Amino acid sequence: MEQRVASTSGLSGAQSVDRALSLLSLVSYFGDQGSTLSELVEQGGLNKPTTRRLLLALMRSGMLEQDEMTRRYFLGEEAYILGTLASRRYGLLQISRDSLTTLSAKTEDTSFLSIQRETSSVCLHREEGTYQIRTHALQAGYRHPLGVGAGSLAILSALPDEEIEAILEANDPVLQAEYPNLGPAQIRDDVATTREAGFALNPGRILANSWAIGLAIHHPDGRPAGALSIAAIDSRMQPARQIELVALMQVEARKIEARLAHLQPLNGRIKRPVNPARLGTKVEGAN
Amino acid sequence: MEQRVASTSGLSGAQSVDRALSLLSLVSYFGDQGSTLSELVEQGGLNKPTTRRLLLALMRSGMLEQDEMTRRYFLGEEAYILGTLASRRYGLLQISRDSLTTLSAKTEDTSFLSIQRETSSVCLHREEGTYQIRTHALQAGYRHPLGVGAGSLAILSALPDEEIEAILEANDPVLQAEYPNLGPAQIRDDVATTREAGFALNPGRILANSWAIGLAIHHPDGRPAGALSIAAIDSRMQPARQIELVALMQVEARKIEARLAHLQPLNGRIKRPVNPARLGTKVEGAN
DNA sequence: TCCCAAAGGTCCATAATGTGGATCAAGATT
DNA sequence: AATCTTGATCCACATTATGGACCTTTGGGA
Repeated sequence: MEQRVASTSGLSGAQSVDRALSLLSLVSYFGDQGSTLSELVEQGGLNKPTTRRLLLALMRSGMLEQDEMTRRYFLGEEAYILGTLASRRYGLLQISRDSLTTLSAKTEDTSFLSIQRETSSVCLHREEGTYQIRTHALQAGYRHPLGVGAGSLAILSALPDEEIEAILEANDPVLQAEYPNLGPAQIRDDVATTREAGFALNPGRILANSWAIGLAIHHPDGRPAGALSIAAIDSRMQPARQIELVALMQVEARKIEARLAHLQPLNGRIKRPVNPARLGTKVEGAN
Repeated sequence: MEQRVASTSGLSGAQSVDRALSLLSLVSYFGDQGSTLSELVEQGGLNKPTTRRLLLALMRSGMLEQDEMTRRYFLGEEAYILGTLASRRYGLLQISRDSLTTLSAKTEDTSFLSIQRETSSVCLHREEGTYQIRTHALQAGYRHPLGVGAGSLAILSALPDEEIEAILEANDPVLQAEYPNLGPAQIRDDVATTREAGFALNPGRILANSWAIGLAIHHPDGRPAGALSIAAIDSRMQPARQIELVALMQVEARKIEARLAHLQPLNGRIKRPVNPARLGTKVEGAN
């Protein structure tokens, strides 16, 4: 191993814990379908024995489980328990569940709740609509770089400009590799349009004919807590209906924001050391 | 370090990951109030630098957060996200939320959902009642040895006899230390009574005048998935009312069991290596 | 205001721990 | 039957975690 991070302030170490938790997060991105060892080795940037050893440790604690038949790895019951206990402080989905149900009931289309996680957005929940044609581009657990997708763009647009730039820079490699049509310049444009219109529109950028509208949900201090979004085929997303949908979504977003204000003040400012080297973006050379 | 576990089947190791995740679980037991470094050092059985180093790693990944003012440690947002994603497979609380609301509304008393975690039961949710006198003996995150408390006893009673014995044995030290009135013999008696009556009764065993009734929720295969319970002061728990409450709870338990049956079959059998040395029960000698 | 106790936090020499190339095993595919 | 792919593991090597001793901050008490 070549470089040793400068150790901002003593007591670093526990690197295998960092690796293990990055792996855990990586598994979570695969959602319901789980992931194979090979996928994790490839995308996590760790070699096979190390990956496996960390997976075993995560399984010992119940954070992960492995299907005996398919050999796939899934989030485990301990992860569920911890999350449920943490939801006393971060219960965005609980708070938003009614709104998602309402939106999907009224519009017949599928609605989503997304949040920011590092430089990506993650779909926390997908509420099915009843309309017969539905897009399946977005599922719970799926991740997109911030700015890619309606909810994702709504969140990005709610961030301060300097953070947007930092995020776009960090995401540049991923964007080039996976979304060649969606460069930083395009996203900057989209942010401007979103801010002007007051809502985010994804006109089939990820999957043709799969359009979506996104609206940010704000913390009392103005920072985005997440985003609501509704997806449908393009014919159901013409300008007139866009306005209707946005109006419905605004009502729900206000409700959620009101409830959020009651959730947060459990504690003051929070401290969180930065993780210099998260997995996920394959790191060349290192290990 | 003296003994080295026999290594059931190659590729053990990643012990710091085990320790870190045990710490994480330990923090979760403190619920909303969070925990201090000293508490974690004492109860986790690790020394201060090690504890702190692991806490830093857990914070780097977002699983924990530290309040800058009080220096207390809490579950973090990443824990919430993972749990939310895992709830696609383990959504007992989501499934039970309506029932808890209903129970507390109809009875005016506080109701709880608990589940098994190792040899303890953990309270996943507390649904406040409206009645003016309420017990605060049980909060979300709190843990009791299985058999101690109404919900906890209901779960224990639903387990096969040999598991009950193993659990009672494992919990013996904790019982002696913290619940001197509740030895294995007493709990065995309580299990028999519970099985006969069809519900668990805690007649103020933990806190005087704080009574509770518990009812197990079963998986389709018969194993307990958790338990509902309702707590009130003794005057509201006389035999006549016990019967009323149990009837209400049975209705809700059936509903939850029906929904559970739809949740599980996402996958077949699951593999989970055992963790030979979880923290929490202070281990002498070993660091 | 000063002092002291208690708790949070960190240093660094020691030694235990994790690492990963090579290898085996078991299904799938041709 | 031979080959390929993926899961899983072995074990010599050296990077990494460990924890006693120490420093720092906070909050009483006199």
